[in-house]
Amino acid sequence: MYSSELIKGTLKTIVLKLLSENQEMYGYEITQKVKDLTAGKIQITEGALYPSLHALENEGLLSTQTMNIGKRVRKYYSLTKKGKSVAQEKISELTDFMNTMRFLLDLKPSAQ
Amino acid sequence: MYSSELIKGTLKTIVLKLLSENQEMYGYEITQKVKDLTAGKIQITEGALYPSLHALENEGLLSTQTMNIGKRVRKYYSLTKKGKSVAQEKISELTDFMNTMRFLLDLKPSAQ
DNA sequence: TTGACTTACCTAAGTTTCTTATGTATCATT
DNA sequence: AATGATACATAAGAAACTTAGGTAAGTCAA
Repeated sequence: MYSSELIKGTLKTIVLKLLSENQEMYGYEITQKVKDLTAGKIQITEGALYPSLHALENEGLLSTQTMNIGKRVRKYYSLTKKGKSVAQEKISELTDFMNTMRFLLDLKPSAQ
Repeated sequence: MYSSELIKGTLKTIVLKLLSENQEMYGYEITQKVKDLTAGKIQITEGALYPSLHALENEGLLSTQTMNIGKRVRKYYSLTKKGKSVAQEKISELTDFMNTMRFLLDLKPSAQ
């Protein structure tokens, strides 16, 4: 597990990325998918995810569809048109940021 | 400029990395160095940096040395022994995290 | 010489975003 | 029948910033 500060700020982008590859997903599925894909190194808590999903919906980036599975309810999220475009922006911003950070971290000692 | 959420959580590691390459630096110098190295894409504000430097000092990772430049005072920070070891840990954790994030962001659509 | 900008330190209130804790309920397995 | 997984949700508190402000010295052009 990474220390939690690192993950801060990347959650919404991760969600948007997953939804841009999967058409529709429900909350719990997202937590499991991220856990699987990262071999448990990134674990999204429900306390962080659900409020974040609601915020993305309020911003008009996600739409929801409720499905009944037996007697339980599942809430599927998918990207709106606006969500698709914002997703691409956020993904390239984060990719760019990762490259910048990698550059910083790879610096060699300066001559002094 | 990257949206500020992204930078959250990476500040201390950036500081530790710069100090592990430069022996000693003062606060303002750190802000300028990061700005230069990232072509202005990452700009550390003083409101974020100074409290962070104080925290690192309180944790025993940094030591300070005050220098008089004319009538002004400059506060140089350098890594303690503990700071050097923590710096290496934080740097490799962040590098690892970047690789994991890159993997997530590079995922192709799953077959459905 | 004064006004604007840069250098250089600092703190504090407010915001955002998460963690931690809790609640509810269904379903599967032992 | 109990445990663990599935699946949703909220709310109080913590952490790490942003924004805004304060102080003061040095530099440079008009």
